[in-house]
Amino acid sequence: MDIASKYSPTEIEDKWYAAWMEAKVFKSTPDEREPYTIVMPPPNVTGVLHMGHMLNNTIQDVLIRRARMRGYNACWVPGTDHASIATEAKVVRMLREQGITKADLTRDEFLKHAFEWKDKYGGIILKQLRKLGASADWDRTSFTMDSEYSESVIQVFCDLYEKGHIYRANRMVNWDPVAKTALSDEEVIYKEKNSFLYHVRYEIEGMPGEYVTIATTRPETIIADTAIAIHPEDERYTHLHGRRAIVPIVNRSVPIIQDDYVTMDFGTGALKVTPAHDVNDYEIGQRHGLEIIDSMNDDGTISDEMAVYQGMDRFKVRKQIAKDMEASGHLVEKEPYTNSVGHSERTDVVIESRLSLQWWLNMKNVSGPALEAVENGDVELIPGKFINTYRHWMGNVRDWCLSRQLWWGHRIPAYFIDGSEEYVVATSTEAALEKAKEKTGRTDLTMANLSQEEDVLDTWASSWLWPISVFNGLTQPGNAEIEYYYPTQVLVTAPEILFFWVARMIIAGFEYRDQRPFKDVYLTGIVRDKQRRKMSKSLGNSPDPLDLIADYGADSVRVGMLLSSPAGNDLLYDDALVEQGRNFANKIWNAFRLVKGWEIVDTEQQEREKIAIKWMKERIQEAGVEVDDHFDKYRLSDALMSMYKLIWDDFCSWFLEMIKPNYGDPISRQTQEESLEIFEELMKMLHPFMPFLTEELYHGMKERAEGDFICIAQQVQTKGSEAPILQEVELIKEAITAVRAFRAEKGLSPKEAIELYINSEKEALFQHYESVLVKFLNTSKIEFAKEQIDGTASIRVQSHEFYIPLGAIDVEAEKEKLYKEIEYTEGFLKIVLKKLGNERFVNNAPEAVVATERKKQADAEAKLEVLRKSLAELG
RNA sequence: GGGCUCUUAGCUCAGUUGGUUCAGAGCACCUGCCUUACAAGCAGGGGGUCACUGGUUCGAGUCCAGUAGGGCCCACCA
Repeated sequence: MDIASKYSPTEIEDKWYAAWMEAKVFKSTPDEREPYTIVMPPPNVTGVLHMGHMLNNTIQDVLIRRARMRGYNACWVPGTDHASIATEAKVVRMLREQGITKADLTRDEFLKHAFEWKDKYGGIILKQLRKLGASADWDRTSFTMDSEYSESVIQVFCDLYEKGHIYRANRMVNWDPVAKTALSDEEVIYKEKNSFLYHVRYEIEGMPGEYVTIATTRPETIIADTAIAIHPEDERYTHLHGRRAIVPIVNRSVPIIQDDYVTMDFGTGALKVTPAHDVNDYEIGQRHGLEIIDSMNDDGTISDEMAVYQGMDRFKVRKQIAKDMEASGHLVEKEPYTNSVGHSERTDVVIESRLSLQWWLNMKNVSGPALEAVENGDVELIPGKFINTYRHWMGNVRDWCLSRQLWWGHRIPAYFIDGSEEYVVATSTEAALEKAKEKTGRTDLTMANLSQEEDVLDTWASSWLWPISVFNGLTQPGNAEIEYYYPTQVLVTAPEILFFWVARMIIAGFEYRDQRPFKDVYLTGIVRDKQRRKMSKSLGNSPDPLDLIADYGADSVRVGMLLSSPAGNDLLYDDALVEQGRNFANKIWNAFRLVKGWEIVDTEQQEREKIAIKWMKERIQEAGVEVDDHFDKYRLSDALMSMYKLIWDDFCSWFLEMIKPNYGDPISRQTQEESLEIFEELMKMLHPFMPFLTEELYHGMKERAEGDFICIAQQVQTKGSEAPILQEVELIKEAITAVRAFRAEKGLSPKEAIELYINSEKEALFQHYESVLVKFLNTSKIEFAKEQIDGTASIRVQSHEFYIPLGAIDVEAEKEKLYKEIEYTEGFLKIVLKKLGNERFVNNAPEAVVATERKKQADAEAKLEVLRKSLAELG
């Protein structure tokens, strides 16, 4: 047989993925088996695969493949999110490049462009996931703007409105002046920025030459000031009570008010109040009935209504007004200052607080069961530390701004009557008309009297239904699929969207199914580079996942990602990890070459072959339960590492070496067959991690029936093992290692045969494993002895001694070694004796602990005796 | 500012209820080997005051308090 000495993944991966698709092995339909369902967090429809997706989807694929091989009906539902603001921003940019501005288009024209874009680029990411080996049921691919999905989103909006949870209100919102839309609190990212604290003096009306000085980071909003606020108990300003001040530049007279919101020891203790442009100022304004002057347009430029700076950008105005006020003598000081400034998550532009009319969901009304579910473990967060964060957020949850001033998304199903502020909410225009007639008592109303709300819903107001709507659980309640697949098993996602998405899915789950949407939530870490920087396009520190797969193979990349990513911990990506994965793949590949390359002969099995097979089978039992345990706790890195060591160390380094015939010799048919069975079992255990390589080898081992794939083969449930052979072989391995170390130390070539004498109370045991010792140690003779033979060096393993003849022994060096060991053992014994001499220890510690200490004492004393005897023999 | 969390080998991390020689793993490193499965490999080896200080206990990497330094979340300071 001719097999290349290096594993080359590319063709093999394409071949098997195509075969799996052809055979529809990932397809799931409800049946009598227990379901294991995962809904894939839908990436943005126009997104491209990045390292975060790789980690996320690798984890999901490992879990789903394992479930599939353990008797579950595994169903992994893929799909994409319409991602309203992100996608709309992309489409706007694309149109601008074509010389088209959004403002010139009608809503319908814009949507036409958007859908064309979506059809062209949408879903690329899902195709990329196949390269990774993702075993999703692609026939189930969903999109949050599919017609039935959209129906469910509208249905839910109407229902929540009917229940009184949704309201429309004029409130301060986070405004994105580039996307020209409101954002939810969660979409605002605060960043530390170096700026200035401007100290500005306002003249007191009727007291020429008297000033009050305020401090602000946003001088451009001065033109919209409608008051100065001071603390009622601030003695510095008592003389200003009841006075008015003149706003610089615009010369407006505004009241000086007292409010205990003001912090006396910040800045100057006097605060300018701009109710239209700051949340806190707005609240002060409400308390004092202040005028609200909105000085800005929706794009962050100064409104034409204002007397100055019309049409100028807010940041230009900041510089200009500072200059102007310096010229007019109002600017007292410009102090460097660091503060945190809100930025739009999507466009990264500085957020403007702005008063506007939006749709809100009362979160307190609906979030109760979702908080409780996580508190009582009905929904389990992994790692558990996120429970605290979750509890804190849910306990202080604020109302959710649902509306976005965009076109790409689900249009809010509210209909205004005759252009007034009076409206009805309904799932269809027909239903809306009926409601409108009812509400107004006017039977003559027609569609022409109704105009639908222009705003669309926040993306998360559709994706929060994902686990339900991918099974049409809202539009067709009680259908077979939703009843079978829901609730799902586990959600794998990033902690950064715990509130955006996870919490809201739990809320929706209880509101609409009265059930959790998933049992477990596995929160992955963030993929960072070696310097712990987050991987990002702008830093250019993120490798292209597809290039990685092309260079190393998907299996290697999967292993690389999983090797260092315990749940909740960041993954510090390094090519070295993927190289380790590749090396592992190659190791397995070569083990396969070895086993398949032997010449076969029909002879009796040799003793060492029998031992090897028996031992390896027990090892698999033992390691299998360890792997199961890791999986139960979602410790995927540990599970993989257990497999890595089982294959590399136990299977390759010990098992294969034990059965390997001497060069040129054939192997017994039975041994080869049994080795292949063991190999196959290992490949099944490994398959969820390395699907392609294991599939290839599964078919390389023997002819398989059509439709027989390892990915749908069933793993044997391991039961653990405490067979004596495990401990016995451990002892033999220890002895072999000790002798090898001795040879290495003495510079003895492995080619040079040695004689070996064993002095042990367990002669029978060593006799039984003699063939193994011979195989590993290249011995010309093995005999038993009762005491050290002249002219030999001795090696101790536990209570057993091995003597190896040497031409010339360095007596002094041997003595030195013995001294050191005696010294160490004496020290050890001293500590043990001290413990045992302590009455309180003997009286208080559990018997078992005391017993082990006594055993330690006995062992150490026995060992010392042997060591001293050896020393004496050396003279 | 409030809450949570972390600090163990050069790096990334395990270490379950305090108790076996408990101080571990993988990688990296060092030494020797191109031994016909694999140099993407084999064999062997070195390496840690468990952040610091104190306490509880017969016994602390593990429990408690404080200190120092990271990280995360929330609120947000004009």
